[in-house]
Amino acid sequence: MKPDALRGHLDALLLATLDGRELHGYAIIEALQQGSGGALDLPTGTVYPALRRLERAGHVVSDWSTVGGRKRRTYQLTQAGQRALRAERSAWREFTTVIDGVLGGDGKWAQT
Amino acid sequence: MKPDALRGHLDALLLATLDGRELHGYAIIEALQQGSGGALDLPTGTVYPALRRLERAGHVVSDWSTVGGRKRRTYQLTQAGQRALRAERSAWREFTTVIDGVLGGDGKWAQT
DNA sequence: AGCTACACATAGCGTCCCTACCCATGAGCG
DNA sequence: CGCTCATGGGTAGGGACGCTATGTGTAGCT
Repeated sequence: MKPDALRGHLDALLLATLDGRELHGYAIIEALQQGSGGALDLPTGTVYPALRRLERAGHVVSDWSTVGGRKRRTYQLTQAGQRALRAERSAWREFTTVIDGVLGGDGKWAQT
Repeated sequence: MKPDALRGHLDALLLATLDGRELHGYAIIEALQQGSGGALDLPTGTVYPALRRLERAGHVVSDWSTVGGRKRRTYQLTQAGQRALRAERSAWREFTTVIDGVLGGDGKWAQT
């Protein structure tokens, strides 16, 4: 899968990963790896800036904690973040519906 | 739908629109509008450069024709373009499967 | 002492779509 | 005739955003 395909959908992935639990950045990356069956292997340079964007946008808040001498920044969704997640999910559904339709939802090419 | 969501999937849309027929740029835009139920309204500044990219990549070829005194550039898929289209469709399926899995398309999250 | 895993972070780059324009022709209208 | 609109193609410049590469520091193992 070409990595650029994620453009515009990364926020949704991060919000969904944080839905119902709090995780630190590193754990988010691992959760996405597992949740995607290994298909998503996001580099830290992608995830950390994205989390800061989400924090700036008010969709997540972070808390520092120290575990085993290592500092972790743990993120959790805000109310606005949950709203954003719902919006992202709905936008995703609409998006896939539209693209599926154009790519041939009507069976015009279905069996080649 | 936020327009940026298309990023990385525009080529697939254009190739799919040209699948089995030849169209000129303007007609492609209209075909996408109709094929998407009005959801996709791509500006010419998006479509024309994209078509030139596809031509440079060898996925489409263009022919000039004159209809009613107006010059049209008509595009059609090449063999490589059809191959690319198949690849795009398969990449799209994989992509949606992965994202759906994370976003919880299967009801895993459905009722929180 | 050196290496690996954990954990966070920034800088710079390239891609790619968008906004905003520009050009040309033909038809309809005043 | 001159204006505007629809049709049709095109470029320029910018901004958003994910990626690559790199840097920092701790802990634990050998």
